[in-house]
Amino acid sequence: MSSTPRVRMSPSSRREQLLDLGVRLLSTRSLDELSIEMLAEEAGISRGLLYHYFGNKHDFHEAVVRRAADDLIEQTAPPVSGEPQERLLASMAAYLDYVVANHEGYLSLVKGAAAGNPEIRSIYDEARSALTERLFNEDSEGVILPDTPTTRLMVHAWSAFAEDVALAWAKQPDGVAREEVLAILAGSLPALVSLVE
Amino acid sequence: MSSTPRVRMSPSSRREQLLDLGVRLLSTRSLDELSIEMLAEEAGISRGLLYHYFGNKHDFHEAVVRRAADDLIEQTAPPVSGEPQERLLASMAAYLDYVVANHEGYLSLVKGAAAGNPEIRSIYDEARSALTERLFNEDSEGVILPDTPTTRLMVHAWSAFAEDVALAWAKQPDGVAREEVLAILAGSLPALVSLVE
DNA sequence: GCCGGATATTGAATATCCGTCAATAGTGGT
DNA sequence: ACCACTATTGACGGATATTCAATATCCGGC
Repeated sequence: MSSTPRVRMSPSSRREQLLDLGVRLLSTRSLDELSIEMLAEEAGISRGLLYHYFGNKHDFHEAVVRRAADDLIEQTAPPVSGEPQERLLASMAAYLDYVVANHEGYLSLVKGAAAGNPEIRSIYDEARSALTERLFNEDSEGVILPDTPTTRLMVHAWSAFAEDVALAWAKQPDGVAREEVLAILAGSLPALVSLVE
Repeated sequence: MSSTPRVRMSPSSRREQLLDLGVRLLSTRSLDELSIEMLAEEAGISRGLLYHYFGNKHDFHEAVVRRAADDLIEQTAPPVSGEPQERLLASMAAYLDYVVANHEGYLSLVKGAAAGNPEIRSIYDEARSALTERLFNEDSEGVILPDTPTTRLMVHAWSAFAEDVALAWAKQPDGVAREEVLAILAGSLPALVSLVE
């Protein structure tokens, strides 16, 4: 067909392009609907080039998910100093903003992780715990929660709750104000933890 | 090899066998790792027969997920009459028991839904809302919650919370007593809703 | 018992996608 | 303008999805 002559790019920007495209496509398709063929076609390259950059389909998927996870961690980890409650609120605000602004990328992360592959799932888990780990009293920092099996269980489940809230609101903001969502996100953790203390 | 001569079954029981097998296999594999070839081999039939019963791979996946969802709805919907709080507790107890006993099947449902396909995802969503829908004051029944966008958002996210709690505890019950888990499951909803009332 | 039609089941043929590799063509330096 | 380096291609081989005409099995009537 109208095959563009051939575009030669630097490895880094080519890699960047492919990862970006993968994240974008993964938000509207499921993992197994995202074929190498379609990706190559969409990127305007041959299939072979994709295998040059990423060993195989699975490795490419893993790279895409890691990409989305890194974006999330980077953009939502403001090491706010201040009162624990304020830091939690600021953290959730950054999280909510990210999910709203980067809806597609976050869906890629969630959907990719869902595909069940252990390695990919662990990327997702680590990204999510990066958002909550500082809530425990590891060193001297923001002392909020005791580190017990029960609170671990609660906090992990709470992050599932927060994710659902953020995703649902990002998709359908009608009828609920942003302030209300923030109040839910920041208030839910103390409310839940107080159940078992 | 030792190909069994050929077994002829009634359509309904054959269908049943294939769906059961699909649900079982899906608990150890992810969706795209569950090939038609393996399924046919495991069931002792030809690939062609699978296409006779389910049009294609995707439709088969959909049927398997729907199967798992129906199991869940059926086994956890005891129309308990009594106080709202008691009904909620009984409901969550049934839910927790189901997840623990039917760990594999429930994982099939979650993982299947995770694969991202819209139709399959909606099956999962409907199953989950079937567990919570009776909490709203639709007719005269268990009047607990007002039906507003905010509470809808909260309840939906709460079911994600409950799912995470149940799955995590089913996988790793160490350190947390069953009673405690039940208290969390049943107590979390009122605690969350009180945030916005 | 045994035939004969209905249909559950098969197996081979085709299409589509993954993954490989030697050949090709931009690009930057001299 | 050439050359070396390497990003990129296109054609090939294998695996898996999907189709369909042919076959084997069951069940009712005689």
